[in-house]
Amino acid sequence: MFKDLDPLLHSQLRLAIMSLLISVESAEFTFIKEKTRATAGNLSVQIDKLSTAGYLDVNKSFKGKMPLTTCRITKKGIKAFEDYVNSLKQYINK
Amino acid sequence: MFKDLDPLLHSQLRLAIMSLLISVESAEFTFIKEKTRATAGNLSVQIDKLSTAGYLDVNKSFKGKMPLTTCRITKKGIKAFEDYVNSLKQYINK
DNA sequence: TAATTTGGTTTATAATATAAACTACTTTAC
DNA sequence: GTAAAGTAGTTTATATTATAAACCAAATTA
Repeated sequence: MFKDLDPLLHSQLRLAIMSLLISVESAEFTFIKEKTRATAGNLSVQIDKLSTAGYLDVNKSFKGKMPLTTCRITKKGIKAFEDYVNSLKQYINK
Repeated sequence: MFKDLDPLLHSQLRLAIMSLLISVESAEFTFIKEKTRATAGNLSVQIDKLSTAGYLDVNKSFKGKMPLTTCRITKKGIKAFEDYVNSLKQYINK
């Protein structure tokens, strides 16, 4: 009846991160932070989880002299997001 | 940008419970248990939370000599579910 | 009458989310 | 040049949540 929802995506912040990244080529940590209004600490942890799962590629470099973290959704991430959305539809389409 | 998702509904089991109840007049504990494949303990706790929030009316009676718990979604619950679905759309419609 | 089943609730534990504290710098103000 | 404030994060401690295990009370079956 109800398909399981990927627990990694069934989290407001992680879902928002994925939702942002699915429609852009890549995004900076600070951009995601602004859009999601998450604290840096929370965002750092959640990005790390998505990255560990292979849903995101995270690139750490420098913009001038300041650290710059850039995120990009992976193929696996896109697939997981799409699967999640499809599963979710069972719950919300009466 | 991203509207907050009602944390009470943003839980796989509680969402499944609400999803079931929104399309029926009422449902028995055991019916919900079968459909959601939840353990009785977990289901008991989650129904209680939804009930405490005023999203569900829970009626305890007896069918013959066995206890019978029946659940019904409230107006408040329907509103909360609809709001949740609308908020969620921001996350899943690219 | 002893085991098993039904229909739950309570409670203990594992998992998760979050904020607070911290690190490592850079920029600005004095 | 050095103190204060800002930027861009990470780490860690704590609060919240989800879940399963243990339990209870009664009924049914062997």
